[in-house]
Amino acid sequence: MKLATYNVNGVNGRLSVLLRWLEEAKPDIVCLQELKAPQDKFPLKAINDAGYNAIWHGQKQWNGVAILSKEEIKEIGKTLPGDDKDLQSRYMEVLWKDKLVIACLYLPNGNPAPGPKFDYKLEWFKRLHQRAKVLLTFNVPVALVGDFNVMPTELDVYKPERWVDDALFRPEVRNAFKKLVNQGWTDAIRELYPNEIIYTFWDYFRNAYGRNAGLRIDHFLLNPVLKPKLLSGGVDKKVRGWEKTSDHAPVWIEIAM
DNA sequence: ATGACTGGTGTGACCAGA
Repeated sequence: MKLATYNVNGVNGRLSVLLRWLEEAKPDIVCLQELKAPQDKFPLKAINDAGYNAIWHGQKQWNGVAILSKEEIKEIGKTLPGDDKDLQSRYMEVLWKDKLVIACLYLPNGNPAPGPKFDYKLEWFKRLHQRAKVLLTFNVPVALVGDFNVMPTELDVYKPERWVDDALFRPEVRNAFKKLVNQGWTDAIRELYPNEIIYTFWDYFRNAYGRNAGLRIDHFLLNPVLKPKLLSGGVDKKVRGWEKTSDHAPVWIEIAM
């Protein structure tokens, strides 16, 4: 089974790229982030015609997450528990074929730091820690999937020294990611490639993709039940080179189930 | 050090992204 994540940066503006990639990569499940579309503007017909069911949580203008699946998915929830006043669409959970729990998340960017946006990011992280701890009590495979907006280590940044004060790389954020992983999660791509430089995002500015000036911020965290089922994974880097593309590339893993 | 792109909104330059 192939599970993928893709920050599309606008699901409608990106529809032709998304459909082309779905056709080529044939993932079984896809977690999408940054739909940038309200709930009623999700392109459901085109997604259905491509052979996928979908559950999504839209929002006007910004954010928005979705999970696409060739097979049956059931909604568990569409919000990250812990703050009823948080109305940003950044989180959802589904159950796939009654045997795999998938959380699709879009962690806040947090810039500029310090400031209220950075505080929101750290608060969101705390709530994710709490929810992840609950998910670890489930005796079934669980995956936390999406755009974490965190480069976990220096290996995940083209020039670490330029990012030390950035909300995606500040010590508080790297520590929050490490604390989450230390609950008992496995960073699947890093598990498969312990020492390789792997990026999932390249800025639109400064020919970042051409220079391979990238970041690794899209991740799969696997619980201990799912970890032994991990077979392979990678980044569909070429998609970042397509016309009208997102600034992220799709990332995927193969799981034995 | 700075700015450069891009999508969405809405029809002006903004906001936000990372």
